[in-house]
Amino acid sequence: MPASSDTPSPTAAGKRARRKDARPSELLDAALELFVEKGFAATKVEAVAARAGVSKGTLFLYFPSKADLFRAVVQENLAARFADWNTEYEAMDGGSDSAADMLRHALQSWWTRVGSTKLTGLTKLVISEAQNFPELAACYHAEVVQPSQQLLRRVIQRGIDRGEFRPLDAEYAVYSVTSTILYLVMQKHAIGLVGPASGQLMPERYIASQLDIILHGLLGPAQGPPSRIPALS
Amino acid sequence: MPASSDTPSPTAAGKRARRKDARPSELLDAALELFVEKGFAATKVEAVAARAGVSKGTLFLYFPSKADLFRAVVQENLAARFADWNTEYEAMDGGSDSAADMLRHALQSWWTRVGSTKLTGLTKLVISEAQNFPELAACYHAEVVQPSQQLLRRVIQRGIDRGEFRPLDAEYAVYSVTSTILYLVMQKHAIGLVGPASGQLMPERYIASQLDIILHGLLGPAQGPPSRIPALS
Amino acid sequence: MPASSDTPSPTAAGKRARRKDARPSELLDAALELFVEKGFAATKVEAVAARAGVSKGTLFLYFPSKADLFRAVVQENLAARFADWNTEYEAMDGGSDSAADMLRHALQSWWTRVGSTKLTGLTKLVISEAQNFPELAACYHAEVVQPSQQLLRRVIQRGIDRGEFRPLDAEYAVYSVTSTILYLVMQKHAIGLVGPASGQLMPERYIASQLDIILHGLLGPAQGPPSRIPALS
Amino acid sequence: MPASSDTPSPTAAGKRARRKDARPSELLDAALELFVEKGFAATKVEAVAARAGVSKGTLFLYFPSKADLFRAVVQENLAARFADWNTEYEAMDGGSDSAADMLRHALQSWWTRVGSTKLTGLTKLVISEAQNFPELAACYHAEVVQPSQQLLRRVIQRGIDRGEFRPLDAEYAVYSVTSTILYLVMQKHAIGLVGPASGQLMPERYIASQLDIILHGLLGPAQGPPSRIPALS
DNA sequence: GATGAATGAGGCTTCATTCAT
DNA sequence: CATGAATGAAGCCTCATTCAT
Repeated sequence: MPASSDTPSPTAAGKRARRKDARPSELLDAALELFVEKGFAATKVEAVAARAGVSKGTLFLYFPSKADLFRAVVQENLAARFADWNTEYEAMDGGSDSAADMLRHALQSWWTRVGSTKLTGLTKLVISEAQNFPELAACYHAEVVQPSQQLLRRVIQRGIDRGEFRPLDAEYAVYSVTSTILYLVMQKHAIGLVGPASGQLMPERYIASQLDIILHGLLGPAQGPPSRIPALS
Repeated sequence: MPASSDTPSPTAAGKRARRKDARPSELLDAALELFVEKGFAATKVEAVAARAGVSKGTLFLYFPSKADLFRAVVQENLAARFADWNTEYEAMDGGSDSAADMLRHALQSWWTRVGSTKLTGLTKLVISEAQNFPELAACYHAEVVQPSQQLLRRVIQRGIDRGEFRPLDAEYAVYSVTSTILYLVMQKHAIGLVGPASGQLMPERYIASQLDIILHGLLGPAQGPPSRIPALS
Repeated sequence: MPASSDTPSPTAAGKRARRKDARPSELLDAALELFVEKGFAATKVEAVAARAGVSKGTLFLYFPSKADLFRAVVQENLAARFADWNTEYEAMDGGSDSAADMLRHALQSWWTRVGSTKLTGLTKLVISEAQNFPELAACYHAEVVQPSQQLLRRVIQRGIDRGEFRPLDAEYAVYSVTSTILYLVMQKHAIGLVGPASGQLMPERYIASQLDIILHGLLGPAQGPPSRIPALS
Repeated sequence: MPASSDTPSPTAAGKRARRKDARPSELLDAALELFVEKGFAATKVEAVAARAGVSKGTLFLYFPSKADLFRAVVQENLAARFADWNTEYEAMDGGSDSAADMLRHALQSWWTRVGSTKLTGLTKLVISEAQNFPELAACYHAEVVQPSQQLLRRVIQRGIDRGEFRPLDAEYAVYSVTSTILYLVMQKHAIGLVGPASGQLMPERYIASQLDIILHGLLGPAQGPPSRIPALS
């Protein structure tokens, strides 16, 4: 099988190429971490490069400026989540679960897929730098926040329509979920950094508690105590 | 010898002195606004001085460095709130209201005294810069967050003990209130800046909705519908 | 005369202020020299600042960028020459001298007012950087070159009309003068820098020689030998 | 064993070799153009390589540094002209033409062989970068400028000696020709770049005009109008 | 040889801080 | 005290040069 000839071996030629392909995402990962940790302004491009294991100059081969790196960090991770959200969206909307189960599932799957991962940093980042990068905040809002809220709103409305939930301000009721999520994100990346390890908020317990209260709060008063409310696995 | 000497007229001296005393707080106000608007790093000391109507040099007469100015901004406003919180604290603890009324009152008075004022910026600020100023975050946590949470926790516990509230995770139930507040703060200073004026969150309606859900969520299932839940004035 | 009171003495308050007023032109002078010596790219802003006796940062108090400094250097000196040119223009146009005398006077006064001064650097500069700063080249052309050429063209045309000069290509004849000037400028700032001090071009002799040839070249063949041709000073 | 080995086919090898030999001059051509267009500092080696159709790294196989590339550009083109100049030199010196014809011929042949070609860029380049590359300027002066001027000087002197030309400053009279050439070069590469296409200097007409004036200026007053002065074409 | 990814010294620019007036 | 001109350390970014493939 003398297939190999004067063409450089794929492995040899490839090592550099593979590095090259990997570089952008290595840099984006490093950048996400540092931007989340220190904020945009306090993060030095040299530190991002160092964390990605390359030199300052290399970063500029892939991103024309620090601000563009920042934008790429957001957009890249946005794209990554987008697919997930759509999947989730359809899975949930089409199901035949009760509205309560759907909300419970929404929060729990958010925790599994996002809340417990590094991706929460993205949310914190976008919020922290919203003033300095309004386009990104707008983009994030349009592509992540709005769709999610619409979905939740529909679920809640359906719950009301079916009589599962009390008649209430469906439009604003979503903020129960939204604020629950935001608090957890900020806890993880900002608030929770103060204080001793003891007394740290336990995410699962937090989510269980919030779900418990929210669902009790939404359910119609006549409703018997829903069997599975306290569960979170 | 009419006004001929080289000492400024008493009136002028007086005006100066009065202004002089006011300088620090004028600077602190200006700094609070700008730090909230743009973040610590993106705020130029010259801009703070300009907004306070003095020159760059003057700022450094009162604050030895930009970081110290930042610390002063936080501590000053912290102190300002401290008195209030203590008052509130006692007023609430000593009353004979129902636990639900106390929670309702807590949120509503937070809105009146803090949420609807410039002071929310402080919270946003401390959270945004928590990584870069951990002492401040710790201080804020110890002096503002912890006491409030303790108070709320006690109220909730009392509600449970009295049978007003369902038996639930009293320690974590406070986060219903905490997250409600945090969301409103971030909405005001970060999230809400994106998108058109329409679709903006209406604070009173938001608070009413959250209170409605939280209180419903906390109340014992047997409990008749509490009379004043939807109200917020 | 107790005119002095609590206002700071003009001398004291003024020293800084006077410096401040002087800074821009000190910097412009330093910049002109260095840009002429080394070109735009090879000149470091720090070197300009140092030659002006200030630090790097100070330069940026007066000029927003290196390119703007460059533009200011050109425009400033352009303005300076503008007045001169207009004066010259009128003095010459209105006179009753022979066309030959006018040309002779034009070249000689150019030498006195510009050629023998640091201002020649401006011409060299504009030409050297014409590609990188086309706006400036255009501006220089419109404000300095065009007017001068128009004036010279008119003088030559008048000489032809009056029969002083041979009938010739009046439009292109001006380049005799233009090229004479350009060569002297480039000699001074570029060509002349090579070679030993001996063998350096002597400006007055050069101008006399060129004038001699040009005027002989323009005068009508019938014309008797003009009396003052060889003179220069 | 037909072409199976890992050595490229002889044809391929030959093509490569031929290309390889051409590389340096392709790079020198590209470099000349770009250095003339943008100046030394503003020219990026990558742009030179790209215009020559090779990669950045390849350029450094042939030239150890950017400055060396620049030197090679000058020296290479210098060498190219050197032969020409010597030919010209002898052809002219030995002839039996009138001095006026020789000057006319000198300028016209300069235009044909140099002025109308890309080689003028070399002159512009050397002058523009004379300060930063004094060795090159010196070299150019010694090898191109000096010989030419000496030749022209001798022609003029002969014209004077023979009574064709007026008695005049033979040493400085050459600058009539020199400045004429320089102006055309700078016009082509710097001055002429400003302004609309209309109003551009027409080289032939320019040369004719200058020759007309110069020769009239040099000829003895008694001399009848030389028959062929206006011709160029 | 040829490539182009990687490097890092160096330049421009910002801005907190100082200090003469 | 107040001012604001001056400073210079520090950060972003460019680009000539190197070197593994």
